[in-house]
Amino acid sequence: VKKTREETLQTRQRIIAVASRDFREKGINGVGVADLMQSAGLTHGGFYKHFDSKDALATEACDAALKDTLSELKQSTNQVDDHEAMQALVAAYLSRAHSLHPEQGCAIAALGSEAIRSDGQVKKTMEMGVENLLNLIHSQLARQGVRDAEAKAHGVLSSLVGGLLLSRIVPTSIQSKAILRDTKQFILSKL
Amino acid sequence: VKKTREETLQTRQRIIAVASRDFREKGINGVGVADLMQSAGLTHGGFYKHFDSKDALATEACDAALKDTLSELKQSTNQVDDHEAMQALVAAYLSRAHSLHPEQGCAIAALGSEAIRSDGQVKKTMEMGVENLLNLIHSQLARQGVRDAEAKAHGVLSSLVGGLLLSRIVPTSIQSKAILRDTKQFILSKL
DNA sequence: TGTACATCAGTGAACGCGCGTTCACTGATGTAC
DNA sequence: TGTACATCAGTGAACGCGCGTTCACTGATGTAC
Repeated sequence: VKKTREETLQTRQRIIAVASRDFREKGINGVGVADLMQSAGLTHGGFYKHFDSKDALATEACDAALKDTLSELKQSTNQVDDHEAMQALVAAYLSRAHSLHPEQGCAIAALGSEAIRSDGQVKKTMEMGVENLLNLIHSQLARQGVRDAEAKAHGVLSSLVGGLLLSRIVPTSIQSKAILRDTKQFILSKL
Repeated sequence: VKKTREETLQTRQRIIAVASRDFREKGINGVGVADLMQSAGLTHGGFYKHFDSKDALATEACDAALKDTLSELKQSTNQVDDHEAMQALVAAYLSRAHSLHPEQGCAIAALGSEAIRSDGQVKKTMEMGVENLLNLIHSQLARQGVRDAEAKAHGVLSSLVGGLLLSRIVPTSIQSKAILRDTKQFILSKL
């Protein structure tokens, strides 16, 4: 059943969107091609009409996820004055919503340890994601006149990623919220 | 070929040691029972004489890994004066060696995102590991007279885990070292 | 514009492989007398 | 202490299942005239 060129493109985008969400939620190894295709309203056989392999999809899905996160963080800084921008970014990243919804959040926190081991395009994509986030934070700090902005950006991103990860590991919501709150405060103190 | 009680115990410990290392290196999903048994010098069939399931082993392996890390960090603080203890702990955690050797390092950084999704004993073990590390950092900060030691401990551990993770993702050793150095500096400047 | 043919998105069965787990068996250890 | 039996760590084949991938087929779309 051949489809319109536009329909085909939409289907492809739909698969990527589903994968981007499900991979972050359950890990790349935790979701099968058949699962993804079913979630996208298709059968598994057609998968390879859109992607060369599961790994190729994983690459695109990670890329999409990282770009989403980057643009959301950018947006959070654009809505406030420069001197509040970093505060807004940190609050957005270390929000309770972000902690509760890995499937919509930062791929570095959701797939970081998996990405370290993967050895191909997925790894490269993650590297680029880290670099882009560092650049965003760096330029934002520089704009606010923070000294040693590049070095500080390293510290900020480390704290963000680690804080989000820990807030998801810890068993109670009390502890989770405390980690988010305290890590936010930690980052923003004496920037 | 039945073995001595002592030999049996040693074999069991050997399997845990191998698993603890290999799981951290390749992820729990990335290593098979047969692989582990071979690394331990055995055939796969005997595995279930020692453990109920792969998951049961994963739990013990994570527990062992976390305890190792905790005691190593404790040791790093014991070798210096109180006022240098936190600096020593941070330097030990964010060392180049730790970044290069996940298989011997902190299980939270190595298996964090996998642990968040696992739903049984492994998750519980990781929770306990986080709590123990937080307690260590907290008590150390308190001993040094740092104010809001518990809140600061949250920030410190977030930065440690995130910094280590990022240092492993980034592609060049230059960038990796920069992240380690800057995150160390970032943490210590906030205390 | 209409027609005939080639293309190709999607289907569903099937393949091949790896992995966690089970099982019958072996033979040295531990135990009961 | 010595002997007979039960236990059980370890072996290697086998099972069952899931998963990534392939393939023959379908029928609507796109294209060439």
